[in-house]
Amino acid sequence: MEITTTAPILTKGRNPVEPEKLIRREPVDPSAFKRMIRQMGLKVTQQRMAILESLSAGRAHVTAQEVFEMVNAKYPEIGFATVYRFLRKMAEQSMVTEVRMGGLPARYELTPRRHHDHLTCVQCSQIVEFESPQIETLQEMVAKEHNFRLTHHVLELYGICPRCQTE
Amino acid sequence: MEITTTAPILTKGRNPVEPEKLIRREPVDPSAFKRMIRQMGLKVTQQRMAILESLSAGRAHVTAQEVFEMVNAKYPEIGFATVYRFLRKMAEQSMVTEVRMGGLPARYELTPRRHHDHLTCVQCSQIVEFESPQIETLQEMVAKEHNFRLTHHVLELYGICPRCQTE
DNA sequence: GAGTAACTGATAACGATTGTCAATTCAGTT
DNA sequence: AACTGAATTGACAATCGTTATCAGTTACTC
Repeated sequence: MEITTTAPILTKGRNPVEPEKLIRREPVDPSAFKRMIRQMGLKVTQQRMAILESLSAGRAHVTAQEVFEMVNAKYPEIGFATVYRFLRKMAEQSMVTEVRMGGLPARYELTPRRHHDHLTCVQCSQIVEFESPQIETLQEMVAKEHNFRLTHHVLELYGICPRCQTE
Repeated sequence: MEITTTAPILTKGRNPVEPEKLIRREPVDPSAFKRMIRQMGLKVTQQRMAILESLSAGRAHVTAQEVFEMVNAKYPEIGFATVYRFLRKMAEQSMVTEVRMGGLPARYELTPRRHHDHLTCVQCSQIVEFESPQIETLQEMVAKEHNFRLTHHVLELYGICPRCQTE
């Protein structure tokens, strides 16, 4: 593979922004990405840097395909297998969080500092994040009751968002 | 329907069996199945009767493939497309409940009278059912806060079961 | 019992994801 | 800076679970 030809890999442009789901993560400098990758015990490659770049710049809850397209727009030489592989590796190490809704393709987000769950509109797919420490606590209690050691959980609420209700 | 002579294509599924998750549903007589099917606005066919029969006799949380294999053992003429189609139709009408864990094949159970969620062992796949009205209530509150009209939810807890912890 | 729409089985097609493998690149070592 | 082994890559094939297609069959209304 070759990413030779042009300029530094990190040409700092801006990415198209979705109307409502705005960028909401703090800017991350390249050395932070490198640290992340090394922390996972992996080699720092240009493709992985590019993937992290796109992932952190774009909106949250993207599919692997969407990540691939973002990356591919900037670096057409990068193949989708690389994107899938890296996402999987990161998911294994909890560097990204995988959210699966029904039979739809998995969506990923860089694991947020604060844990949260999702409230999804079944009509327009809008995703609202929420936190409920009370629910978390109850979950722990349920696990304890059955003598399970809890590793993680999936809580997805589905409904109709305010806007879709009026239509 | 015609009894063909050719052997059916059996794509052998090899999912781990839950040793302790035994039959736990009350016996259902055929006329009840017929009623169920008619209630969905569908025609009563031998295949659908066979599928319901297997579904209610076997253990809970089975994959479509497993349902197919159960049905197929008794009625080799029934194709898997029929099983998938009927399961989907029943899921649409909430006659069966679909549970998806990670990227694994969907698992089905006849919709239980009482709503419950699942606690799954990440090592041996054992599934424990639990109810938590308190969590349900909190979910309603979260939805209300965001002005969503809740349609359903997915709550899956993952952990390590007591037995796997000792190993 | 006839008519018709619903249903069926076989098979092809599908989309998401994973495996394969030769070629390339990274990251330590001279 | 060049050397080297192992990790990584891109292209593509393969696999998975699931769905669509379609000609032939069946259940239900009259």
